[in-house]
Order: sequence, then C-alpha cells, then structure tokens
Amino acid sequence: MNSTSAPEPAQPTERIPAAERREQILAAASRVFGERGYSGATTDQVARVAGISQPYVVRMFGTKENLFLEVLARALDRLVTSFRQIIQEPREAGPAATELLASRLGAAYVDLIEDRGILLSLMQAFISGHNPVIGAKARAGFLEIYRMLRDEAGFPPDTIREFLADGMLFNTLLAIRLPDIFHEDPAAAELMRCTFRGKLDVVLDATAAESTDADAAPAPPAAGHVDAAKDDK
Amino acid sequence: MNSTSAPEPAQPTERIPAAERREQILAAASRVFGERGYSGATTDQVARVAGISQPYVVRMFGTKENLFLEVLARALDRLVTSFRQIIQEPREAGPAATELLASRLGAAYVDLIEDRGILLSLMQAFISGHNPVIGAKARAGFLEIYRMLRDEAGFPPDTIREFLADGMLFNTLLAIRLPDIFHEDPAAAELMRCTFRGKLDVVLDATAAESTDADAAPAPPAAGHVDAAKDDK
DNA sequence: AGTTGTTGTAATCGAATGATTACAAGATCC
DNA sequence: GGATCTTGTAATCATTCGATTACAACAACT
Repeated sequence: MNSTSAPEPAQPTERIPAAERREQILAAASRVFGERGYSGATTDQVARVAGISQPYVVRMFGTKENLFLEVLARALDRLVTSFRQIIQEPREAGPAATELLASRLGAAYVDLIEDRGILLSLMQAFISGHNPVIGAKARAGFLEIYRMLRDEAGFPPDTIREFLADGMLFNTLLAIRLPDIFHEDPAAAELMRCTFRGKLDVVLDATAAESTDADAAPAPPAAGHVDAAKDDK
Repeated sequence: MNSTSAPEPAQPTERIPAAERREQILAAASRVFGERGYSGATTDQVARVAGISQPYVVRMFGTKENLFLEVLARALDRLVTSFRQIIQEPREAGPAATELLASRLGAAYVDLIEDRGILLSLMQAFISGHNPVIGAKARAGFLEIYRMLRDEAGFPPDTIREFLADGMLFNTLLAIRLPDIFHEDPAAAELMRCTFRGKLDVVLDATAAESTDADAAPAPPAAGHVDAAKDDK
C-alpha cells in the first residue's frame, strides 16, 4: 500500500533544492533501513519519514537498491571521516599509545549513534553478504575499515580483531534493541553496563529518543521549535 | 511467483511422516532465512530447498513468521545444548580454568557452522529487534545465553562480554561472506586468519560447501549416493 | 471393499510494493 | 508574460508473495 493515511499533510510540502531533499531522504532511509533491513523496508516508509511522496523517493534514486547503496556509502563515509579525524589528532607516543587510540576510536564509534541509523544501516549491510551487489559493497567497506585500522592507526592484528569484535557486539546489542529493556531485565542491564561503560547514558538517551514510526502519519514539515505551539502566520 | 520452474521433478515427492518433513523444512528454512533474512526470504524458496511445494510449507507452520520463530527456537536449542554439554564436562580447576572453558565453548560455537544456517539464522534474528514478536524472542534468547555463561559457566562479566563480542564478529564475518574472498583479498585473509585461528580450515570448508541456490530448480529427492550415476531401476 | 486420516499439490486470490506515467505548481530566465 | 526547468504529487501498473481452497494419492483400519 503506497501511503494509505491521507496523502501528505494539509500544508503542501515545502519546496527545497534537490540536493537538500536528497540528504533528507538519505537520513530518513538510514533510519528505516537500519531498523527493518534492506528487504524489510519499503520506499513508502522512507518517503513518509522524509515527509514526501513515494514516487519522489524512487525517482531521486532510481531504484530501492540504489538508495540502499547510497545509504551504505554515506554511512561508511561518516565512519571513515570520524575515525580519520581522530587518528590524525596529535598524540604523544608511549607504551599504551595503541590502547589509548583504540579507546578514543571506540568512543567516536559510539558517538555515531547520534546520527540515527548510520550504525544500524551499516550492520544491515554487513548482514546482506548474500546479495551480489550489496554484499560486494559491504565487504569492500568492511575491509576499508580494517585497512584503515591497520595502516593508518597502526594497530596490530589482534588489536584490530578485538576492536572490530567490540564494534560488532555493540551493533548487535543496538539492533536487537537491548536498550529497550534496560529497566526490565537485570541481565540486560548488566551486559549493557559492561559493554557500554561510560557511554551507557549516551546510548540510553539516543535509543530512547528514537522511534521512527514509519507506519504512522507522514512526518510534519518540522517547525523550527517544537514548543511554542502558536501557529506562525 | 510461486515456483515458476516446473512444479516438482519428474518423480512425485517421496511420502514421509510429518515429523520428519517438519525437520527437513526447518533445516531448509534455517539456510534460507540465514542467507536472506526474515523479510528477504520467501516461503517458496524454503519450499524449493526442502523439495516440496510452497503451500505445504505454510500449512505445516501456519505463517512465515511462525516458521521463522521455530527456526530461531531450534537454533537457540542447538546452541544451548552444545554449550551446556561442554560446561558439564568434567574439568580440573586451575588458574586458567575460565580461559580454557571459554576457548572450548568458542570452538563448539564455530563447529555449529556445520549445521548450515543455524548461526546465520540466529544473527538474522538478533538484527530483527525492531519486529515486535521476533525481536522479543531474539532478546530473550540472547539473554538466555548471557545467563548461561554467567550462572552455569561462571564467567565474570568481562569474560562474557569478550566471548560474546568474538561471537558477534564471527557471525558478522560469516554473514558478510568474507570467506568467499579469502583467496582474492589479502586483508580479508589476514583478518580471517586472526579471527578464526585454528578453525580457519573448518570455516573455509563449511562455507565453500554452501551455496543453497534457493532460486534454482527444486531440490532432487536426494539419492543415497551422489556417485554411481547408474539409473537405479 | 469401503471409510477415514495423512501427506501432498495445483490453482488462485488478495494485499503489498517498486516502479512508471502523466500532470501540476513554482522558479527562473529572456 | 511566456517558455522552460525544477520540484513535487496522484493515479496506476505489474509483479511478487503469503495465504487459502479444493482436490488427489496413498496408507491404515475395520
């Protein structure tokens, strides 16, 4: 069903340049794909979250597959940019230099949770290795991270393995939505405290603020402020 | 399209007891769901891999969702059974007792790769946290593993975290199909050597033998031997 | 032999969904 | 102020897919 619930709100959609709209769609698609996976997501859900019509989404990106590929590329770019920035920061050499850098990169990784969908879309792509085109891009992206940790960060293989393992556990806990039951299940809380450490509150805040609700009514045109319920105009 | 390519082979499907057929379907579904995820897989693909018709699959399990839930339950059962067996094995106490047990459990985990689809189906379920019913079962299952490692294996929290992290990295490398490019990409080979260690050959063998091909013709009635191309009868 | 239960398929239905087409309302430019 | 480009939608199509229905073949039991 292509958008049952009333075609677009009362206000006709704001007219904005294509480049900007494109980024809006990518952000929306990151969240939707991150939650439901490539096959589970629909272009109509992406459209509703982005606040536009379904045909516009597919015309802007050609196909759903291509949209996913661009979401993946965008996510990888954010990750690589964030890591590279930290690696290039000046830092004193020392015996625990590698561990320090690893912990900084780990913190930066967790902070990517703010840009909702990035980490989950990445994980959804990693899980899609069976798909010939998506799988190939996912493998290439994963190995790009690996090589960056090896060649630019200078990590030894075992440090890389450990770092990636922690990252994949982090992704999995997010994807399985463990934060949702933090207050209900003691074992869940225990595991999350141990995994997220100092970043626990960041994760809980970010995941609590989520709830994309791609099923619900189309996204409102997003006023400047949420408060001040006065109707402007 | 519900099975385009010729409805069932020349030989009419062998008639076997429902319980046995049920297990066949679950095994087929584990492979298909493991490769394509819950949304990406179709009941018709499962049917073809199982060598039966699509309506039979859904009548046996009611719904696709229910089939996935049973695949998940079966996978969890295999995992828990395997772990519990090792935990209960007699072992001498010592300073490195925890590390030894962890490495045995890790080896057992990798060995589950033999029963194709188990590990990937588990991972696909973990990634489906957004789905209300599948997500709930996935969380419960994940926490069951956690509690087993804590209460039955007696692992301290950090050992559990490390163990789970290695497991999630392992799952991810399988799901992204890194073994497929072991011989093509040096970085991929490096990472896999470091991650799989002594189990590298087991993984490479198991993944090479795969290729479910749910798209191709329906599975033949599986003769006793593959060789001896003489037509029996 | 006839009845009944089990194991299976062919045919088909209806909903969902990616994609296409046709069209409209603003911008922009001369 | 008209032509043209950009930004957007409504309507609709074709396909896919889970599910349902109706039926057939075989087994088992009296």
